[in-house]
Amino acid sequence: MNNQNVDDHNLLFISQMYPSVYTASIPQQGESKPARPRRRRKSKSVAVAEVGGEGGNGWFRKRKLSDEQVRMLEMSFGDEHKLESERKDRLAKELGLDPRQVAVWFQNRRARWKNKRLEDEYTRLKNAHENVVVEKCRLDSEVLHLKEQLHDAEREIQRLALRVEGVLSNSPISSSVSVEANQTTPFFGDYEVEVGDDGGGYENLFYSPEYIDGFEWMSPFM
DNA sequence: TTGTGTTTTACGACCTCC
DNA sequence: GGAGGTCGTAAAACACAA
Repeated sequence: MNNQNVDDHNLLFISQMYPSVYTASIPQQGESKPARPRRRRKSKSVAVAEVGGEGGNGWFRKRKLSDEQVRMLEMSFGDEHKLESERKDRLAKELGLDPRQVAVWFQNRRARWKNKRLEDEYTRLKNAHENVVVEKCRLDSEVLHLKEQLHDAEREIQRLALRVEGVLSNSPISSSVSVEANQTTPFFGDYEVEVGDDGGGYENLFYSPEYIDGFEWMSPFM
């Protein structure tokens, strides 16, 4: 252990044995309370205080709490985040700290806890947002695909309508039927059309339930 | 060793509640 | 009005890269 460590160890011991001396020895800033100054700027002397009144034997710095003290405080904080004065006094006594130190530790611990909670909440919302963006991309691409399908279908409908128009205007249905009756006619492009001998002709084609299904909107082309 | 960023301890100002 | 809370900050303590 070097000199610095010995010093630190002694200071730690003193500060923990005499917490009231420790806190009381800190000079009070601002002799008289200024009228609502929002912030004060502390000089180093606030945290570096002389021990003992007259001819104090050393300089005394702000000390970290020991691991054991922190462990006990953490346990207590785990039980309850708020600190009633009875519990504060009891903890202070058990840990050899000033009640003010315990209170300050809880204040700071609550602040850290709140920050952590905000951080977690931020992470959660960020992930949720990312998921929503991904889902939006997926839906956008699906919309695009469906639009393409719709466009193709519309073109096919137009093509079919033109064919039907041509057939109806160029040849009387009766003669067409008589000539081509009982033949399988690849008349509608990819769609094979069966023309029966019942005289129904092509005009019946679009009325058959199979063809009408989903194509009700074709009626303007008939 | 030193510069720099982070964490911990402590405090003042202000707010709320009883 | 006092006790105890939050908030914002200072400064010591600490960690760590260069």
